[in-house]
Amino acid sequence: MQGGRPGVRRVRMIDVANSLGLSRATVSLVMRNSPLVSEATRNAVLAEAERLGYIYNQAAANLRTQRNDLVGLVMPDVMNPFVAEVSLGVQEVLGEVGFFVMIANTVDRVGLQRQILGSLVGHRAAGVVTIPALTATADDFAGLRQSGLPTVLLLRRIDGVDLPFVGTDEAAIGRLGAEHLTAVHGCRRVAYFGGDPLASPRVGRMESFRRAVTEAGAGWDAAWSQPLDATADAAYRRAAELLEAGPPPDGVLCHSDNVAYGLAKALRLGTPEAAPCAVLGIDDLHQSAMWNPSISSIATDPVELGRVCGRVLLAEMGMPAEGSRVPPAPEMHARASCGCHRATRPAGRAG
Amino acid sequence: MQGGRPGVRRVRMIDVANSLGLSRATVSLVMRNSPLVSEATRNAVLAEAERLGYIYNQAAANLRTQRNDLVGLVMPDVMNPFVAEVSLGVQEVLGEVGFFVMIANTVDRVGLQRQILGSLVGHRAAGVVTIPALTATADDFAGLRQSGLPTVLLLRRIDGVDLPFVGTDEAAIGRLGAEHLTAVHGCRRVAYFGGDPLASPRVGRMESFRRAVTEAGAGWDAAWSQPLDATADAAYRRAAELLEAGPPPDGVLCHSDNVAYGLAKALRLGTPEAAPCAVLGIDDLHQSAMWNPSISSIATDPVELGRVCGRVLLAEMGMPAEGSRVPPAPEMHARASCGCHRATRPAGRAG
DNA sequence: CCTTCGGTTTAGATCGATCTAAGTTAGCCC
DNA sequence: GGGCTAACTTAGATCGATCTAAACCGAAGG
Repeated sequence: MQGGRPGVRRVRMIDVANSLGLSRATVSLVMRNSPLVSEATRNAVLAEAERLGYIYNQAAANLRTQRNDLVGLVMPDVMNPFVAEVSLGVQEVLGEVGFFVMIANTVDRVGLQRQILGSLVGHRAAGVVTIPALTATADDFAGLRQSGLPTVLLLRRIDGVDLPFVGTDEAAIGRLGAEHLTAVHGCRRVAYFGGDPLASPRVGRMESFRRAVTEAGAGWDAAWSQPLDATADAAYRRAAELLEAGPPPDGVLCHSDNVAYGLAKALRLGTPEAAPCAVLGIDDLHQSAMWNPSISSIATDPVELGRVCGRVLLAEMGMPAEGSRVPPAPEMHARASCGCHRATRPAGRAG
Repeated sequence: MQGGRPGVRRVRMIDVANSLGLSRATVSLVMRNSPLVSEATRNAVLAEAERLGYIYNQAAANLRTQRNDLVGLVMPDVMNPFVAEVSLGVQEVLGEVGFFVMIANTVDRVGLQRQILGSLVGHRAAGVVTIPALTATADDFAGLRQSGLPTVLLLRRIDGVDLPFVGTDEAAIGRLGAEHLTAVHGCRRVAYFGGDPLASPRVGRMESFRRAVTEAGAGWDAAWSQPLDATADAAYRRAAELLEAGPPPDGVLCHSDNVAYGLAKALRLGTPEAAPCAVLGIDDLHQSAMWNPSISSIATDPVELGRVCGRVLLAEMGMPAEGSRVPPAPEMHARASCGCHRATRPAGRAG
């Protein structure tokens, strides 16, 4: 709630108009590229505006027109490469039709999220795409709902909030992972490793994974399937701890590639060559192919996911939106960490 | 340039006022928590506002007060974890004094950057922090300069633009890298690997690195020091290519950790055990410690860098800013990739 | 009883744009 | 010359708030 420049008086439309003996309305028409003004006037106005250093005040225009071109993308973690890439898709679709997408970072704190959403409502933004903070509840979205601000929930569901939702196909991810581990690698005992218990994707994925894996006759390792922060570091420490206690399951679906990185490091640390463990990540970050061993991962095209999200928001705003509104299907990208490809020269297999 | 809700008529301050037989001014005072209104009126107003579903219009207020709480953080790549973390620091410092920081993504395209900066000026933002797009020139900032919008340049310098600048200490980074490779590891032939030729940090780092390394009596490998996209993939391909042609230098300072990842993968691929190569990254991303081999890296605390940047912007806006306005000094974080620590069990040394 | 005073409240102008409906031209045709 | 049209241009209200300066009001003071 600060700002504003000191110094010389700002120049307004009326200054340009007076300076030319025209009315504000005419200058306004020029600024908006209306075909109603003659070429001569248009040029004169543009030249004079330039000369006076006039800067169009979009904020004032927005107030009058009751319109806004700002769309807020509210997310808990800009550092997560997956969501960062999703933002590209959102921006692509919305930018195309003239919206201005800006990202606000909640750092996964509900208080901050609340404040940001409130600010967006107060500024009369055109729309909001949000990945809710982990501990968010329906209450946190009550204000949003009431304000009528077009909103799309991304990636994380919230109980009791019936806003449109766009996310990855968790059931398919679980099934893909299960099938790959059991059918391709013949795993006999598996786990779902990592992920915050509050994260809605975890629930869906783990459930379908566990069902599919059980149907395939594999055992479930409950100890390895406890929830956990979705960071590489937390995964590393937990895995190291569990490895002390005994051999790992022979197949693990990790909550994210980040988690897989931590697990891969722990496995490298001390697993006897005799107990190989097939590791699968989720998200397929760019780096996963660079990793040693390269990380097998279940990918959902993040940019396309973002585009879908953008289109759903457009629809929500009552605008035409061409293209699919169904999130892309996940795909298995098999590499070395599950044992599909040999690891590169000097290092051994994944586990 | 769209948006606006359909449905019932919006409720304004005057509606709340009329409904209570008060004036707009009084309601306005309540909304701004002025001590001028009596407790009784305040409560009545708040209750009535709640009842009518009134939502304060910050945009209208901003127009009248000529103030704004929006600060734009304009960056070329939200997916880069280093800059993402810098944004945390900026947000921390500015959020503390009531500013609302939002991030806009230029995807390193000057056209888009121009458009975004223009939009920020047009919306009368309170200030801007920007990491210029790679190909940006002074022209791209002419409008910004003229508008008087308080601006800070982050990480990348632009010739001919005298806006305040905050960035890492490139000379120190070059020196640290040189010293580590020559004095600690006794490297005899080194290179600076990767980085776009247009990126201003590359120039500063490489220059000081080369000077220090030459003074220490080590040779310079020009072929390995050619510029290159700062991605892991580009680094991998280039390194693989160069390795075909002959042995690598025995010490390499990489433009970033991402570049180091690519190089590490290439080295794993085919280096004969006989030709070890010490690899150093820059930025020390969180993942670098997880890598195999763990990546040695020269770190500048990104969050603190962001804080410094926020403080410089505050000063630029004529506001008090407590705390340092000098970027933190870089530090060497030695791990396995340069040979400082043994790599973890199964794999061999870095190269 | 009138004045003064501090605590509240308010009318009217204002921020910088857009919109509506009406006004001004010039040109053309009969 | 008058009427009509097409092409521009404009005055005044408006968006939803804040600001200034003045008004109101009950109590205390003279």
